[in-house]
Amino acid sequence: MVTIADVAQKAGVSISTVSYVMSGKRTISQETRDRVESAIDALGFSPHAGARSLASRATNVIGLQAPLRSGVDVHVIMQVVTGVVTRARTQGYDILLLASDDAKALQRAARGSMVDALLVMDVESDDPRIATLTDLPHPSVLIGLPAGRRALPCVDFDFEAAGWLAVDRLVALGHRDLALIGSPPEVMARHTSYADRLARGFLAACEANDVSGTIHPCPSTPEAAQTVDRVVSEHPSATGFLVHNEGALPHAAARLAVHGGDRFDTVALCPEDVAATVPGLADSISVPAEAIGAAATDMLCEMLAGSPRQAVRLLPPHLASATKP
Amino acid sequence: MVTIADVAQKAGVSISTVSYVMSGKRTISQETRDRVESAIDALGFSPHAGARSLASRATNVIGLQAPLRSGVDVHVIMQVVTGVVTRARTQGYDILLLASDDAKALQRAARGSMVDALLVMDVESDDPRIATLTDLPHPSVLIGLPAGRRALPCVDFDFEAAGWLAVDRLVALGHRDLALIGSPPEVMARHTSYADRLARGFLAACEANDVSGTIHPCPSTPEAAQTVDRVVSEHPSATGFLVHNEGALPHAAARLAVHGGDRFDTVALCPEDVAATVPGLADSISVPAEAIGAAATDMLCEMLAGSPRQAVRLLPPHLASATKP
DNA sequence: ATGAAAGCGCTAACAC
DNA sequence: GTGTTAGCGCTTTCAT
Repeated sequence: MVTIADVAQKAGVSISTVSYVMSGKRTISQETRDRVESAIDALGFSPHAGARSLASRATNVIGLQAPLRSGVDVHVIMQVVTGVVTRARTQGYDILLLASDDAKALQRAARGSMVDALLVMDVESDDPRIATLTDLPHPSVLIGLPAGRRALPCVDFDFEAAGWLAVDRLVALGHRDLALIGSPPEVMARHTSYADRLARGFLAACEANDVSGTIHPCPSTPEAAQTVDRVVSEHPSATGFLVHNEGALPHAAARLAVHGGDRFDTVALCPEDVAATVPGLADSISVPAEAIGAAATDMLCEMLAGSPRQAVRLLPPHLASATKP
Repeated sequence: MVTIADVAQKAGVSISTVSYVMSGKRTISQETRDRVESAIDALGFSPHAGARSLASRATNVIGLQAPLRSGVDVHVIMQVVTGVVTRARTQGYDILLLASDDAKALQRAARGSMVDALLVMDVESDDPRIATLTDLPHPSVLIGLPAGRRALPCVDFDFEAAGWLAVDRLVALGHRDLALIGSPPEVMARHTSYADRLARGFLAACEANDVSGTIHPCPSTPEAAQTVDRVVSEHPSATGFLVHNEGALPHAAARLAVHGGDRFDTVALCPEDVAATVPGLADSISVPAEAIGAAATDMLCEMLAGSPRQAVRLLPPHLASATKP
């Protein structure tokens, strides 16, 4: 193993000089800096992460708790993780992927000085992890927006605005009776934050536009087709549809095309590349999952750099390309 | 911060005793062990990971390089990662998610003693990372099976056997003319290991069963339907289909149902839960993605524990439930 | 502009 | 069965 002492010897300087060349925390003559840098390259030296964290009390690692098992919205999760990992690296941080989704895992990582900060996805309103994070001296950011007392900084997509945007778009296309094909029943029943926020925006926008709107939970499986059948038969006047359910989307879209042909328009709420694989959409509103991960990471890095903390950041929705022929 | 010295003082023992209680590397009287353990709980002590790795030259972290951006087979990747993370934790390891897919990232993690070992997904035959890994003193395992000289231990699904199994099953259902709807053209053209292995097994099994079989690259998009149209028109006698393409699967299966109705049978090769979302399959052969991740992790942990290294491990295919009504 | 040296918190000899 | 202590490789005062 190559140590800082090897580098110092090879460059003919002291250990501390090598350290300062790396950190830039004190002025070094150009000549010395050059010698040290070439010694570093020549030896292929990388400072020992453990030694560094022991001495400096910083790990340059961010702990990430992502819902790996969730069957729902795999694409979204993957993209958020990608955004986090990529942005973290550009800021000089690595990502430790936490195995379990519980508060214990957060404590273990934090107390053991494995991480400088924590990023947590999929937090629910009364989640015990919130209290744990609040008690920890480490900065943390939630990806998502739990309802209730907001004790921690959050980054999420603005689902409420997305509801408005979808309604505005469908109304502009001439529809007066709209239906939201949404998350699976169990998610709706839990009053998951994003489902609720989307519903709120959707209904408010319907009212503001003076059109009618209904909301329908939908399984993320081929049974989505049956849900569509039911919605269509119970609401024969509905012609504008918003689908927010990655698993159900292909089945729902296909079924809506069968029922409505050109009379129907469907807007999907999902990552752009998921929408691209579904034919016949009027438009899609893209969930910028990778950007969310990046934004959360940025916020965390700013906190680590000592900025005053910003409470909530919601990324706005945008209409993306349509796939309708 | 709570240190081992705090624990030692509170328990009225020496620092080393605390250390030995944690590691179990020497016999401790039950009474002392109890006192130490309650001091640990009472103080909420977790040993400083950096200090530990500095002193013991082991991090208890495994570096994982996963193809996060790949649009293809997100479910498979997520499941493999889940398998890795979960199994690693049960073995006492944490996972550092490497940001870039290049050899430099591996070197950085290894040289900086951030990890004890490396797990790399999606390696190609002439991948420069293979040489890097070989040169490193750290143990490593590939998830996948690059063609060519096999310098490193590998864990993968037995795609060749899956080809045989699919053919046997379709032949048993009475089909004499089979078609494999496979990976996207660019993947096929690269002669990606798994696509080649599946093709080899498929063709060999067709020959052994004395039935005819053809192979067709297919985009992972709704255009899969056009591919199916073309295959059906060019091979009117084909009635048994094997689909290996997560993105194309729903579209291909639907289209095959339109063309062939009950005359056709379709076997999908994908994770079990993906197959469950597609109606009308004769059977599916499940890609045990989570098990692959777990197996690779086990192999790595065995190497870390000093076992002689095992070169290649291929998990066998199994028929899973059908969704055909 | 550079060096010397005191820790950071832990493990693992080496004592007894 | 338990204690003492010399490092592990680095950062960061304190000197010069």
